[in-house]
Amino acid sequence: MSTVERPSAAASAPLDGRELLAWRGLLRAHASLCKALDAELEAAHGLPLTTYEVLMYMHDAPKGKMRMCDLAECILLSRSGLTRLVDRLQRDGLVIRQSCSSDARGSYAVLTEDGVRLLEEARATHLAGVRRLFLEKFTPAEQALLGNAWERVLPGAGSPCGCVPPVVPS
Amino acid sequence: MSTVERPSAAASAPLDGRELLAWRGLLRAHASLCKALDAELEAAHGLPLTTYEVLMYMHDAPKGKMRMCDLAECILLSRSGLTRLVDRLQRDGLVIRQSCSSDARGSYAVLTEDGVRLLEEARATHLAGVRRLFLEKFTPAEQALLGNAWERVLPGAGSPCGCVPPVVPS
DNA sequence: CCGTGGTCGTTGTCCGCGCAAGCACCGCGC
DNA sequence: GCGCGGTGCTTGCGCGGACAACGACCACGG
Repeated sequence: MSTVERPSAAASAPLDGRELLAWRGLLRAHASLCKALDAELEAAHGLPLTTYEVLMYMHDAPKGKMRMCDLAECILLSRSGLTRLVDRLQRDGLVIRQSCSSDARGSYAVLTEDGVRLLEEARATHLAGVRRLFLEKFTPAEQALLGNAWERVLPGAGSPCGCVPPVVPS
Repeated sequence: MSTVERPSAAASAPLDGRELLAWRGLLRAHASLCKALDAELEAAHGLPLTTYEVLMYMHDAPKGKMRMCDLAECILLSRSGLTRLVDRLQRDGLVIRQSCSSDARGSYAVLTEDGVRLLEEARATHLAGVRRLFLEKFTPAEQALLGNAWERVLPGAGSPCGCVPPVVPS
């Protein structure tokens, strides 16, 4: 007791060394990994990381196409941000837009053949990077612990992407 | 053997579920935490997260002042980015610039009284947020494991900030 | 049938950041 | 003393992203 255990005091007390390492480490590790992976991808295929993520989610989606809003949600981008990003991808011939037959408001972004090809090249680079810089530092058991940790932190994002549309495909 | 165990194939094989949770969880947890903490800080004190970080490092530094380049390194920002950020802080009266007596090229950013006051208010909010959204999800032992994990990932950033200048004060 | 509220995608606008270039200055060698 | 490469900070510029506003559209209820 004595000086500790008052909740308000404890809540605003400075972080101790262990807490600091856990928290700042997260920030620094994220920054370091993103920067390194982005640079790798850019150097090897002229592809920024965000672009890669878009292509990847599309490639993993049923017919290589996704609704704009789902895509935005998956890659943690605003809808407007996604609009411009897809503009760039379309300009570069990696995707095309396709209007949605069941909802005239909506659009699909669809991978082109060039998009698929570029993604498949880049995927090897990126996966190797993720493994080399991150996953390889941990045993499978530790990876599972990390995954478990994130589920505690995240609001409800248990699924890798809440956007898998349960809709009927064409 | 059969389809597995070839290193190159393994390196570019898709991530399995455990790996995916560990990796995407990191990305999503970081995004989620930063967004939430930034919103909290902005709502409570009109202070963006990056600004808070600058003020915090300065406050923790010997006389509430830090060299610009050290500061940039600490908060993971380019030097030019820091110049503008400190411009904004100076405009808002939270810091002032002070020329460095021992090196006429250099500048210190120094916390003003307003800056100290605002930081100390914001610090409670921020620390409470970090604890509530992140640290409280883990036991101390788990926090230590996380800290250990980051040290494996980070290149050489063992110290929380490599910028503590061993220089003489005044 | 016609509102009405909500959603999807796009656009205008602003902001923050990185990169490259520039300027002032340090430290060294001559 | 002078020049020379390196460093610290700032500036010009472009990019990528967020927010708010907008038009088109859906779904639902009178």
